[in-house]
Order: sequence, then C-alpha cells, then structure tokens
Amino acid sequence: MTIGEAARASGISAKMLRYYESIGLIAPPARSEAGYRHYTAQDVATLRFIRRARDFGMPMERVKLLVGLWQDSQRPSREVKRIAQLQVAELDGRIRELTAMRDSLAELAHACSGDQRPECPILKDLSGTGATPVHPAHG
Amino acid sequence: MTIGEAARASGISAKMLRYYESIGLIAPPARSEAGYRHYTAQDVATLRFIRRARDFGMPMERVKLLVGLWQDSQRPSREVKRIAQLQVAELDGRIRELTAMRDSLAELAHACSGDQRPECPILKDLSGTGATPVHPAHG
DNA sequence: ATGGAGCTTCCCATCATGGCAAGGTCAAGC
DNA sequence: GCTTGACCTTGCCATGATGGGAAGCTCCAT
Repeated sequence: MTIGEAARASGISAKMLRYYESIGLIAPPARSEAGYRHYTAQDVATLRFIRRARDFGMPMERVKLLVGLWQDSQRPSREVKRIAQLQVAELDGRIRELTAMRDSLAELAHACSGDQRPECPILKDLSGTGATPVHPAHG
Repeated sequence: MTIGEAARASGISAKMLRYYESIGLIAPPARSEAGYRHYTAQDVATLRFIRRARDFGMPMERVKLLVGLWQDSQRPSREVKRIAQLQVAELDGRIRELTAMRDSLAELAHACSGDQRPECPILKDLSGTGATPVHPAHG
C-alpha cells in the first residue's frame, strides 16, 4: 500500500503519516527502490488505532503510550485504564472551564437588550466596571 | 507606565503586549526618547478589557471586534450581543464534542478491569474490533 | 513516449504563547 | 562619576497538529 492508499484506508492524511513517522509515533515503513513508502495491513491497523485514540482528544504523547501498550501482549490493563482515566479527568477539566465561560457569557448576553442602543452589560462587564457575581440580586 | 508596569496592571505579559501591537489589536503606544513604550491609564483599561474577553475563550479576531465596539459610543448593543451569542454557540459546540469524548471514554474505562491482565475493552474499542455503540445490551 | 497522478523532501503558516540572546537604558548605591 | 542590576529593545526559535505549496522524481495508462 502506498502512502495515499494508507491515508484513505486509515482516515489520516498522507501529510500526517509522514509527520507521525518524523516524531517517532510510528515506525518508518518499508521503502520501494524508488523511495516510496509501503504500508502493510498491520501498519494500517495501527494507524486506525491512532486515529481513534486521537478522536478521544488525546495528545500525541498519550497516543504513543497507548500504541505501545496495545502492541505489548503482556500489558497490564491497569496501565491502559490509568491513561484513559487521566484523559477523562483532563476532558472534565476542559469541559468545566468551557462551561464556566459559556454560562457567564450567556448570562451577560441574556441581560443585553440587543437593540440599536449602545447600552450593554456585556461591555460593562468586560470593562470591569461593576464586577458582577453570578446573581447579584440574591447576594 | 512602562511595558512591565502595564503588564502587571493588566495581567497580560509584556511579550503579549508587543505581540498585540504587532497584529494591530492595540494601537502602538507612545515612545520615550530612548524608544521605551509608554502606556496610559486608558491603554491599561483597554488591555484589561482584552484580557477579560480572552478569558471567555474568544479568538483574537473576535476580541478585536469587541474592542472596536467598546470604543465606539454609537455602537448598537445588537452587534455586541450577536458576537457574544456566536461565542456562546461555539463554546456549546466544543463542550458537546468534549462531552461526547469524555462519556464514551469513561464508559470504556469503567468496563476495564484495570488489573494485571492484558484483556482490555479500551484497546479493543480503539483497534476497531467490536464497534460498540453506547449501550449495546439495550440496542 | 507522453501526460497526469502520485510520490519525495523542504519550507512556510496557523494561534497564542514562552524562552533566549545580544544589546541599549535607567536608577540606585558607592 | 562609575558600576551594577533591573528593565527595555528587537529578533529568532519552539510549541502541537495540521494544511499548503514548490521543485523534482516515479509510475502507469494511453
């Protein structure tokens, strides 16, 4: 399989395949006499594994660890679970951050009349005048 | 105020102040004879505004629009609200994506025994063997 | 044999940020 | 007045994962 075929089969662009190789995430594949990369079915299985791990939002370094465990038939599932839970915790953290942003911004937007007048609680909040806690009227 | 003082007062690093200037987000401040940047209290107010907008996860381009509206006393609050709602919508989208990742990964982790045995539903899922919908038993 | 698709490497750009280096400036202490 | 150290200046490099493009080579079908 050429790099283009492997790209289509794995859902990872040819560009990324070369990049993954350059950072040591995947082993350099065999080369034809002319220097073309040739991927085996096993290579493509690994690439698919990588793509799915990436779909969980994992950074390359984490994916690398998982690939290593995947290829090690002696791995303790403990290791795999630990990595997965770490990833879940980080996703939770990011979700919390984004949710906090979302909620306060949505509240400000809700308080804004959104008409032709310049008066705007969103800008007022951003300019720092009147540092408003979430529900000032109930404080 | 020198750049270091403005950085401390605004919560934006000196490095970033120069960068914001280079991308046209803020106007080039006055310079001393020796070439040192000097920021006014109004400059610092703008910088604080920018930092708070960034805290809502907005890309620079969006922040730029908001700063423009903030400085325009004739702005219609409609414009501000539209931008805020766009940001809320994008945050919602990212939250949805992350939550989907989080939930399926957490479910896989839950199904993993996490002991010394190599058997692992997480790796099984990633390798694509047994494309498991969320609750196969209920399907 | 020719043309086009596909491969190779290498460089550049993103986005917001940090770090480092070489050199100029300023203020405080002696 | 001179030294010292903190601060300023510009400029380049790096991040992480990806895309874009150029210049040149290869392979296959016509």
